[in-house]
Amino acid sequence: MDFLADNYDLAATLASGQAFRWRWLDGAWEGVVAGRWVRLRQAEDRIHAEAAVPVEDWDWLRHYLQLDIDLGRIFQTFPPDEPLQSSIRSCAGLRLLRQDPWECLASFICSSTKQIVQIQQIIALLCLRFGQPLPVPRGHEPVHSFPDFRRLAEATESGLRDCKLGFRAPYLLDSARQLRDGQVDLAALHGLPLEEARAQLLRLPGVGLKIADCVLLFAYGFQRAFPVDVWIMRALRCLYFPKRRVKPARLRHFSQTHFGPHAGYAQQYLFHYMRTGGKTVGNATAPQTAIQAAGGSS
DNA sequence: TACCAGGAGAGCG
DNA sequence: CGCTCTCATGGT
Repeated sequence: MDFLADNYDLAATLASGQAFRWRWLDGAWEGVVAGRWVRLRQAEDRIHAEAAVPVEDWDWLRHYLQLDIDLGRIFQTFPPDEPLQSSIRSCAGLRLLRQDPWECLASFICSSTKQIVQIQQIIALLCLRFGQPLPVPRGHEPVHSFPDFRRLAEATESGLRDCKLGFRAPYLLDSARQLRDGQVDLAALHGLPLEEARAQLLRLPGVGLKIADCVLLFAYGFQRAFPVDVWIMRALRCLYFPKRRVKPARLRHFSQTHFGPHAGYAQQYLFHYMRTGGKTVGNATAPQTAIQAAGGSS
């Protein structure tokens, strides 16, 4: 299947710390979407997709990749400040995915004080141990589904600790059990006001403001959700309040008022810009040295 | 060796 | 409320 994908940076999108199961193998991206193994290749303004079993309707992938959104219209809502515009120039084509709520929630419960590589390892172990084998191409190594919350609710804390979850193990386990027992209904959050949907997620153990906003943004598409982590904190300090002591509360207020109705998109561009050091743009006017001094390069 | 990683929760005053 | 401490694990 071929999709028209104008102004789409597949690599930046799949490797930007939103989703954690994509792997770069032999010049293509392999992952699992909606319970199906898929392999993606980008060529110019097209994305080629192949699955392990015949697919008649590809809407699930189109939706996941958010192929139909108008990125340019989102950019028009951004404030015209230099840091954000530089971020856009450094990785134009970066998109927000539309992930499965449970997988996204569980993934970010696993994410706290972990580097992205470590998060990927934890999730790979969870899938291997608790997921189910999926159809894959002949000769391909086994690939497992992301385990649903009913399956993880039946796990043990030590079983999860075997997957390197550490102190996050009881958080994930108890969250899975609360979902199984119907104390929170993830399917009911679609279309709720942002604050109400966030309040539901915050009831789950191991879910604070940052993780709740990640799920609201990456799974439900709440465009105003603005997860504030250490990278974004650095980005805001470094790019918007250099040489000033600003309290986290003020930075959070700034993030909620400055960036407009698609603030979550702005957040993702700043995050990517901060993590990559803005390297991909040739004529960057960005304070590269300031970014590196803030710890944004590794 | 010491420090840090896309945090959250509990315990303080 | 705002601050500090702890939590588990792997990498530099």
